[in-house]
This record gives sequence, C-alpha cells and structure tokens, in this order.
Amino acid sequence: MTQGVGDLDHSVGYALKQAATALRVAMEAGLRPLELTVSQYSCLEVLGQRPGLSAAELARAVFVTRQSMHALLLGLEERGLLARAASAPQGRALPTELTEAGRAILIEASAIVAAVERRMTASFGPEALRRLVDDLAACAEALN
Amino acid sequence: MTQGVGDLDHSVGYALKQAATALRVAMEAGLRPLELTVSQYSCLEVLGQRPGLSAAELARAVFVTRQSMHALLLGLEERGLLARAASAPQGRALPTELTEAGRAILIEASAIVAAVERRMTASFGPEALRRLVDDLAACAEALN
DNA sequence: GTAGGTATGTCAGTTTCCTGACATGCACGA
DNA sequence: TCGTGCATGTCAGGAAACTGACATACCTAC
Repeated sequence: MTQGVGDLDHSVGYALKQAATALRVAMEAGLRPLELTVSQYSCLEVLGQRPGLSAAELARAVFVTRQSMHALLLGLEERGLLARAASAPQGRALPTELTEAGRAILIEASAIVAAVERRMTASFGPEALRRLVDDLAACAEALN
Repeated sequence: MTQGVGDLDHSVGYALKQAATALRVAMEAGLRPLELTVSQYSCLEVLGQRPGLSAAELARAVFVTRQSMHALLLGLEERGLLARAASAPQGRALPTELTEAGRAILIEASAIVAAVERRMTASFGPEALRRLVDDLAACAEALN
C-alpha cells in the first residue's frame, strides 16, 4: 500500500481542487461588482439562512477560523450590512443578524452565485446533480 | 431567474467547498511530518509526472499564480528537492526537474496523499469514483 | 526590419488567512 | 465553594497567496 497518487487526470483530489478553484474564480469575478469577496458573501448567505448565529458558529459554517471571521464581521458591520448584539444574552456568544441593507445585497449576490452554479452544472440532470452533492458530502464526512 | 442559492445543504458550491476544505486539512495534517505544504507537494507531484516544466506551466497546473510558484520553487530548490536550469534553452522558460532527494520525498508524500484520497472515497465503488472525477472535471470545464 | 502582441521570470507591495495567546463566561464534578 | 474544562471574543504577529509592474525573449504581421 505504498502506491502513489497516480495520473492526475484520474485523481479525485486533483479534480476536486480544479473544480473548487474554477468555482472560486468565477464567484470572485461575479461578486466583484458588488465589492464582496467570496468569504464575505458566504458569511452573508449563512447569516441570511440562520439569523442570530455567533461569530464562532459562522466561522465553522464558512470554513474559516473564528479570528478570520472576526475581521470579516468587522468589515461587514462597518459597511452596515449586519449588526452584532452589544452584549451576550448568555455566555460570551454575540448573536449576529443582517440589516436591511445586508438582506438587499444578499439577494443580489445570491442570484449571481446561483447563476454561476447553474452555469457550472448546466450539463447535469436533477438526479446527477443531487448525486454529486451527496457524493461530495460523503467525501467531507469520510475525512471528518 | 433572480432566485438565490437556496438551502446550503443542497448547494453544489457549498458541498464543493466543504469537500475541498476537508481534503486540504487532511492533506496538511498528513504532509506535516515531511514539512511539506499542500502547494509544495502539488508542485513536486506535477513535476514528477511532467519533468522539465517551466515555472509558469507549473503554476497553471497547480492553480496558483506564477509569482506564487516562483516563491515556492525558491524554497524547494533551497531544500535541494528540485533543480532549475540556469539558462533558458529557448525563450525565457527555465525547465525544472526533481533531484534524487526530491523524487525520494515525493514517493513518501504521494503515498500519504493517496491514503488520504482512499480514506475520502472508501465508500465509493470504482464506477462511482470515476463518475465523480468526470463530473468534477465537467464542472471545471463549464466554468472555463 | 520593425512594431505589436504574447509568454515568461522576477521584484515589490498588499491582502487574507492562519497560529498563538489571553481574558471572559458558563458548566461540571470534587 | 472552588477548581477544571470548554467555548467564545479579541489582540498580535507571521505565513501564504494575490495584484501590479517591469524587463526579456519569441512570434507574427505590416
């Protein structure tokens, strides 16, 4: 079992990196007019679907450290796109929510990202698409 | 067509990011004993399969800018893992090749990464695996 | 032959994310 | 009650990637 990775054209890892990079680049390009980075958009999207999340919970959902999320939140709060509770209802966690401006820009951004995803998977049928999502989730699950 | 992304559990983009992140984390952990970053390993792996590539070609294969690849190559060359031609046979491109030490560490690293990939796709049959790779390649293709 | 376009190597500066560290608030058991 | 452990928020420093810029080498068209 000391075999190597083998031809990159048949490596799952390489294909995964290739697809993820292409998606990130396309999202960056699409979101640039809104002056949103992919991380910032991800933060808004998660917050739109799960209002009241703390910075640490957001960080886990967006796959960054809570330190990075902290800086991200400062920027978005400065732009008036979200608001953080001034004091913690319980524990230290500060619930965060989108402002009206945040919801507005999220609608635009989410439409842009949805269009990118549709372009990426235009050749997939609904069943193949669902299977791909499930397979990717299984990959992540197997490594955690 | 101004619909948003929708539930993240059913979003291809989110699943892709999740899987790619899990893979990157697992690779970082596996490669740490060799004191190799994922980018450094990727560089060695590509170079092992396609000797003589230039820095710019390597950069494209590894999905980084040629500036980043330049810094990467300096580090790997300093460690004696690869050697770059002193002058260009034609044009400005400097062919790069692995040294004996580079080939040796690549064998170790490639085995580690292959093990991670196997762990990630342990629940997949050969056909499902090939289909996943093809689907990911199609995703990348559709965005480029 | 010369000008324009493209590809490469390299330097510099900036951004973004990370690791490390510390303080605070809560839960649990001795 | 008190100490231990854990999660969170935050500050500081460093590593890794990026963009912008410039010089060089080739290739094409005029």
